[in-house]
Amino acid sequence: MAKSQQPKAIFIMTAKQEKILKSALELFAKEGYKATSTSKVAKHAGVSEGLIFRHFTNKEGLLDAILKEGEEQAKLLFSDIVFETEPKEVLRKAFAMLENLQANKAALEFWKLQYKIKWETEKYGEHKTEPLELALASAFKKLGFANPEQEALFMLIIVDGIAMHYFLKQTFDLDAMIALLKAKYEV
Amino acid sequence: MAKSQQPKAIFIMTAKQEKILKSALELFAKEGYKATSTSKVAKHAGVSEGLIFRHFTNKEGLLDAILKEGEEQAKLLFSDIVFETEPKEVLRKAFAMLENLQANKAALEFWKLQYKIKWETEKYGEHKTEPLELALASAFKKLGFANPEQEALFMLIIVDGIAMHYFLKQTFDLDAMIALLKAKYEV
DNA sequence: TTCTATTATGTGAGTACTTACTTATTTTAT
DNA sequence: ATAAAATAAGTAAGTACTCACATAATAGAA
Repeated sequence: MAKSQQPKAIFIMTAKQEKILKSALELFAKEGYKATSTSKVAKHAGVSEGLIFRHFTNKEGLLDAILKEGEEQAKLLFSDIVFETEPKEVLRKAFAMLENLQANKAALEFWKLQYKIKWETEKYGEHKTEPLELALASAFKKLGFANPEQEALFMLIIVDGIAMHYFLKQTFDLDAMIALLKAKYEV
Repeated sequence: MAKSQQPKAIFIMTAKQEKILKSALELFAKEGYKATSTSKVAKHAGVSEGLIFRHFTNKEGLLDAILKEGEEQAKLLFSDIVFETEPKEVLRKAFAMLENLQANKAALEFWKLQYKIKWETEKYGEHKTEPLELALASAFKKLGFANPEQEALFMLIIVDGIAMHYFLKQTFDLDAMIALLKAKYEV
């Protein structure tokens, strides 16, 4: 097996390498991983197909690079919530995060891909949401909930349900649903 | 285009035809629609590949047949809830439905396929859950909720979130989560 | 019943095309 | 001058689907 060059590739990237990643993210999120061929990615990125394999070893390596890059984004996105100590503020910030996501096209594409990949590969990326879950559990504990860990999990379940409806249902009113959540949790 | 024979095929089915449907459901739910080739389905079902196309015209026709058969199942599953008039009993029956689903392997496979297909094809099958949503809205109205339609949608969102965690997370405790829901809705 | 004509069920070997991936070669940057 | 970036043209295996043919079931006439 050839040695992978991802570790440094994350930091030093050529223009074409970035184009490949961007095209792959867009196409994987739109059509799905399996349904998107490497030749389609190459055409969309305006590069030769061989270059994909030079930079990312194989199709899976391309996906891993996208997922890894997105993980950093997720950490950044959650960091504001995770380090908040005031419990009500944790919830407020979590809901605000959902609201703000709508405007960020790149982030939306990434999260949509996350869900698609989860269903396509059957591996739930628990590690990604774990710090968020802990922060929520801590907040619910401070607020006096009977079973804070379960309440935190329940909140993540709600978020996943909302994401599903948001991404797959054209008519879904995200702001209205967040308003309902705010009322329910009194924040 | 050749005339389709699905309409009557739903009622009169040969043994091999049923085997194809069963294998396809199993493989589509496990590996995904795109990732499952017709040759794999044929091998798994122990029939020639050509027979699939004789009976179901094409791969999409095979999927449609599965989805259509499952729709009948869904109607049957919901009927008990839809015709219930006592609001608390509607919620109780909805939660009971979730609990009972665990034991029904065939139904579980079908619902897992539903979610996979939703993410793969980006079409949310709203029509399937619509009667359930109406029944829930009616129940929430009787219970005096401020916005019963939105509460009903919220409940479906929770169910979808739960389904996602149940199907994709190996460690998910469904019964505990249903218990939490029962407590929250006081049923 | 038995023979026969007809239809429905089923197969196996093919089709053209796409797939992920490789390799030899050229272009570009240092 | 050398190494990295990029390409074009491959490859073998897989894809959905077709088609000529074989087998089984069924119905009507004798």
